This record gives sequence, C-alpha cells and structure tokens, in this order.
Amino acid sequence: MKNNTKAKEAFELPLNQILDGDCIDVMNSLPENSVDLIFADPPYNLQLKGDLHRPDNSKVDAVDDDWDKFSSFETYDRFTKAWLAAARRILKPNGAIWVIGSYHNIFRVGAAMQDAGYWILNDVVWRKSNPMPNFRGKRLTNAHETMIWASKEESSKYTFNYEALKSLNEGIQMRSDWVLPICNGHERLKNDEGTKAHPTQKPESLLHRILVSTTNPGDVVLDPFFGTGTTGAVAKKLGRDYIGIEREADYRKVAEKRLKNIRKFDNESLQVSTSKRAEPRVPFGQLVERGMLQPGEELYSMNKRHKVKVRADGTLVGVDVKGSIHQVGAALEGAPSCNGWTYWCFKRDGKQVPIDLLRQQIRAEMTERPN
Amino acid sequence: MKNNTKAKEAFELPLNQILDGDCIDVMNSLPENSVDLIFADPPYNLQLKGDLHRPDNSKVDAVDDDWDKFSSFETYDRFTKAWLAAARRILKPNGAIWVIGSYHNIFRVGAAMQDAGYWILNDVVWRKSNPMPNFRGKRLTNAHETMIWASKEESSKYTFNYEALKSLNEGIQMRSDWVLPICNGHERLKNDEGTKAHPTQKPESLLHRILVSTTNPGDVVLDPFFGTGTTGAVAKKLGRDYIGIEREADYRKVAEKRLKNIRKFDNESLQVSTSKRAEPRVPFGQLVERGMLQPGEELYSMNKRHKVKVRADGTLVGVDVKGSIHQVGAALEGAPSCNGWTYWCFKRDGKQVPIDLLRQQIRAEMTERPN
DNA sequence: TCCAACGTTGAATCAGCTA
DNA sequence: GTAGCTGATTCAACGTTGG
Repeated sequence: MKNNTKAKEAFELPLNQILDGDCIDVMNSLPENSVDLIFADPPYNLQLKGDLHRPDNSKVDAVDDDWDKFSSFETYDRFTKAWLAAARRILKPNGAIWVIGSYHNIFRVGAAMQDAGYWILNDVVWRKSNPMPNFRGKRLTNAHETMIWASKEESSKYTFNYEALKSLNEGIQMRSDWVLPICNGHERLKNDEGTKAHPTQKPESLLHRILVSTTNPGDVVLDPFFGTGTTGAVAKKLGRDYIGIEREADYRKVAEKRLKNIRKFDNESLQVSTSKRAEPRVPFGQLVERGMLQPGEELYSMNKRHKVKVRADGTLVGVDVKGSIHQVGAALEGAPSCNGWTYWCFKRDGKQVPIDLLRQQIRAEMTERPN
Repeated sequence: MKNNTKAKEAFELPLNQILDGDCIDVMNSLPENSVDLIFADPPYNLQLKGDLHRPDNSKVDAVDDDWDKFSSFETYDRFTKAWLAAARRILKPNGAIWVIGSYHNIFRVGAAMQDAGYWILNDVVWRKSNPMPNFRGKRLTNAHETMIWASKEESSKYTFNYEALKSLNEGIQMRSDWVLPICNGHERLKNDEGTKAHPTQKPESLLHRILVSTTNPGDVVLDPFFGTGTTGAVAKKLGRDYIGIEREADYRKVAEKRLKNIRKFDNESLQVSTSKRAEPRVPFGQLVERGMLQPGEELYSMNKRHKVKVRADGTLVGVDVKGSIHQVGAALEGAPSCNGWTYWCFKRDGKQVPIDLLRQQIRAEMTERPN
C-alpha cells in the first residue's frame, strides 16, 4: 500500500522477476527504501562447512577444533551481517523482515539483527505437525523452526493486519506459535529425476500467514534466498509484487516454471477483515452539528453511574467535570483513559442507546458517498 | 552413573543450600568439573518503556526490577559471557546446561553459548497454554519462551533419558515443543503482602520435565539465578542434589521456607498422570492457508439456500454479510448461532462435500504425532 | 453446598494523528 | 521534535461474591 511510488519512479524496481546473482550484490544494486517486506530463509550453516559464503576466499586448514569452530562461526557471522545490512538498506522506513532458521544459526542471526538496528517484534515458532523423528533417540524430536519478525527500526510503523489474523484463528488473537505441516505431497516440487528439487522447500501455508498478516495488496516482497520460489508463488496469489534473488540456476529454473502457472486470487477474496482503527475518524461534535444529539441533551454512562449534558461545541459537562467525551469518561471513572464512544449512551423512546451507533450511521453514509 | 565422588572429596560441595552472592563470584569459588547440570533463568533485559493497561484499564504489573535493567546490549553481552564462562568451568565434562529466555535476550545468549564452546543439543519451546494476551492488538500474543539445552562440549556424553521422556509422553517420542501452563494458582508463591513473591516464577512442571530427561537421581543441579527456588524444589522431590545461588535476600527467604516443606517422592509417585487430550481446535482459516480451500472458492449451505465466497483470511462473504463460518451461517439462517463446520459444503468433482471432512483430515495428521 | 457472575492476573520491548 | 488529544484493545485460570 501507500508510498511506494516515489522509489519506483526514480528506479524501476524489477518486480515479479527472479534475479540471478549473489544476494548481497543484487540487493546493493537496488534503490534504498524501496521494499515493503523481506522474507529470508538463509543457509542454516548446519555443519559449518567452509563452502558457505566466504568473502575473503580463504581456505581454513583446520588444525585445532576450537580454533576452527571459532573461525567458522566468524565466517558465518560476517556473511550474516553483510546480507542483513544490504537488506536493511533497501527496506522502506516502515518496512519489516522475516528470517527463518533453526538452532544451528538462528541465535547468531537474531543477535546480528539486533546489532544491525532491526527491532524484533515477535519470535514465531513454526511447530511442524509432521516432523522427522529423531531416529537414534539421543535428543528430542526437532519439531520446530524459529522465525524472527522485525521492523527496520524501533520507530517503524510496521504493517500488522491484526483482525485478519484473528479471523484466520476463528476470532481468537493469533499466538506466536503456529502449527503447520511441512511441505510434502503434491506441493513438494520435484526435479526431472523425480527427487526433491530443493532440500528445504517451505510450505505455502507458512508464507500465506506471513504475507496476509504483515503486508497489504500491492506491497513489494523481496526474498534474497528465493530457492524454488515459495515466497513468489504466495505473493502472486495474494496480489503482492515479489522480487526473488537466487544464484543457483537449477532453482531459478524450477521457480520460473512454478510461477508461470500461478494465478492471482480475485480481488474480493483478497479483502481481509480490518480493525476500527482503519475506519475514518468522526469527531463527536459532528453528532451535535447534524442534530443527531441536541445541546442540553443528557448522556448516561454505560454503568448508569454518571449523567452529563451535551454542549453546543461537542463537549460534555457534568458535576465538576467538563471536556471531551473521552476526558469526562476518564475523569469520572478515575481511569487513565476512556473510549467515550463506547462509554456513553443517550435515551431514545425510553431506551439507552450507545452513541457509537450514531457514529456508525455517519460512517455508513460516508461509504455510500465517498468524498 | 557419574563420577561425582572425586570432586566432592577434594572440596565438599555446598549441596542443598542457597548461597548468597553474585552468581559469577560464587561459581568461581566452586571447584571445576563438579556439577552435572545447570539450569539458568537469567534476566531477560526486557527494555520496557511506558506503562501498559488492559482494555479494562487495569495496569499490567510489569517486570520493572533493577536486576533486569542493563544500559546496552553490550553491557548485557558482557554479563552473559561472564556467567556462561563461570558456569562452564564448574560443569563436569559430560555435564549440560539449560538456559531459558525470550526474544529479548535468547538470541544473544544462544550465540554467546556457541562462542563459549557449548554444544547445542536442542532448542526447546515452552508453549504456554495460558499466556498474557497482546492487549493493544499490535503484535502476536507472545505465547512461548525458548530454552536452549547444550552440553559442555561437542564430545560430551550428556545424559538423556529417552525412555523416561517417551513414557511421560504417552509412548511417543518427546518433541522440542512443550505445552505447559504458566505458574499460577496455589503454586505461585506470595509474599507477606499477598502479592507475588517473584515476578517470573517458573512452573515446577517445566523443571520436572527438564530434570527427569537430563539428570539422574543423585546428580548435582546448580541454579545460578535461583529466585524462589523452583529448581531446588523439583530437584529435592526427584532425589537430585541442588545448589542455589541468589543475591536478593527476599527471594532467598521465600525459597528457604519453600524448600523446608518439600519431601522427596517415593519412586512410585514419580509416575505422572496422563490425561486424555480433548480434540484439538482447528481454525477454519487453516484450511485456506493450507490450500484445502482457495480464496474465492464458493461454499454452499447444507440446505442449498445460500452461497458464499471464501476470503484469504478465512472469513466468508455473501450478500450483505461477512464474518466467520459460524457468524455467516447464523446470520443467513436468522439463528442465534450456527455450527459452520456442519453447515457449509464445498464442491469437489460435482459433489457437495461438508467442510468438516477437511477438519477431520487435519485432526488425523495431528493425532499421528501429538506432542 | 452449589452455581453463576464477576473480578483479578500473568517476563510486555503494545498508538497515531495534529498542531 | 513534542505536547496534547483521540480512542482502540484481551485470553485462560483462578479466586471471590452473592444468591
């Protein structure tokens, strides 16, 4: 949504494409402040092999275990810092990032994110409903992966579709632990030999929840470790623009083919539940101006303990208090704040009616005739 | 088991006591290679700012204690490295450690553990069955904490009671995500004023599972951030020796009293009761996320009188009505309530199929491997 | 004594706009 | 930048009160 036009004008973003190359180089070639969301599934560094990403190209001759271990972590950390910095540069000021990992790498990644200035919003556990068991019985079944959701900086006004997520969860606030199956069956992409095309293909359900919750239609979503393109596939279905970066030709090929066959859902289905916050603000004074409430008319608190009078300027006056509907409600309740819209009622035909009903009438009129 | 006699001979360990002082100093005063397991619940460095109120205007009693305040990440990292090093020195070669934390600190702690030479065995998610909600609707409910289980070094022959844990879990391999309630009710210790004695008391069930799985009777368990002594209490019940370190006199006092009243279980009572699990709740949104139903797909009422469309967030939209499967069903029927699962059908191969069939599929997957 | 209604609480990085 | 005002927002357990 919103202010993505400026950057696009200055430098046409390569939308809905898969870019070939090292993700750090490619991200550095993109304009700063141009991307709404980044989803990153970086190498997990499972065995700390030297073949990962090695900026200095030096080959480590392991002589001593401790030293080798240290240098390997260091190499991984350098790589992590580099791609996180490149990613942060291209994020819009209100942009956000998701990174997924396992215990092998996620602690280093999370610390690097905090050090880079990202502001962690939640860590989210993907609890796999069908994980691989621990065959040797030497440890617990490794049944989850960890995702870190962070904004570009502490002050970022990040996107969070609270109501949509609540709807996805049958009316109960979504928690930080998500139960979803791993990617297998028909969804799991195979290569020409019939074996899996990518070792760690993520399920579309995971990306669905991420994109529905933290992006809006039309947003630009970038994935620096695109793989077989799950991020792009879900983004396309959901009417978001994607940018994929992948240096392995085999993966790009599989992803291209996959994306070609994806169709966007129709617009109506992409509408999600919104919160009251998103609705237009209606000043209380408007109810008086429009004659929906008369100056001098009495309002009653929900709990029937308090009575006040409406004044011509849309303020309320009671015993020893006057001010806005919110201020007077808070003062009478001795509360730090009060939502006057849901606190006050008026009388019609002998019945108590919440004033919020009048606001809803005005809002309904506004949507009938916008502007 | 275990060769703990040697160290004890040279320096009598202060077993089953609470030691007063800074945990780093105290640990440094203990002999090296002398402890079987360490459980650590260090300060989380929450960095809370203003007050937080619930929607009913009551104020959240936040963790604002001085012991949780650090001036910067750097300060926190120095503290973390120091206590982790002191802890590692006193661990036996085959010893192990558990550290618990939240996203505020756990990534820094995990990275520091790897840097210090600990070998991570699992990260374990404590999924709280009754977490505090996110009152402002700005993020996901922070419904879990993360624990890191690590051995002193890669080559350590750590203790893992696979079979005991499996029987704790009704015969199924224990996973890395544990569902346990937070500590409240009678278990929550109060001070003389009737308020909570410690802001972050951990549930005994958590320590029970940790000690059963990774220690043996007679092992020495050390807790450098003892607080009100949950680790000691469970250790005593389970016939392990404990060493607590706590610098706050108030906490020590509460813990002393608590521990005095604890009795060791006889072996028979170590059996845990297994309760039948209720059928897991499956949100309708999950059918959409998983692609079992597409956004835009049409659903039909059982009586064929109504038709609606599925949206990306798991809500339905029809003529003049939108909401959850239950809400829309009730609205269209003019009924006070409606079970959407049995009310709606979708079409497959020209036949009407109840959506409840899809829920049953998901439940079947879940019960293949319950936690 | 029991049940329903109501109140309390928990490791929390919890607002956005206008002047 | 910041001061001020509007006004949006909660789930599961446990405990207490009142009939």
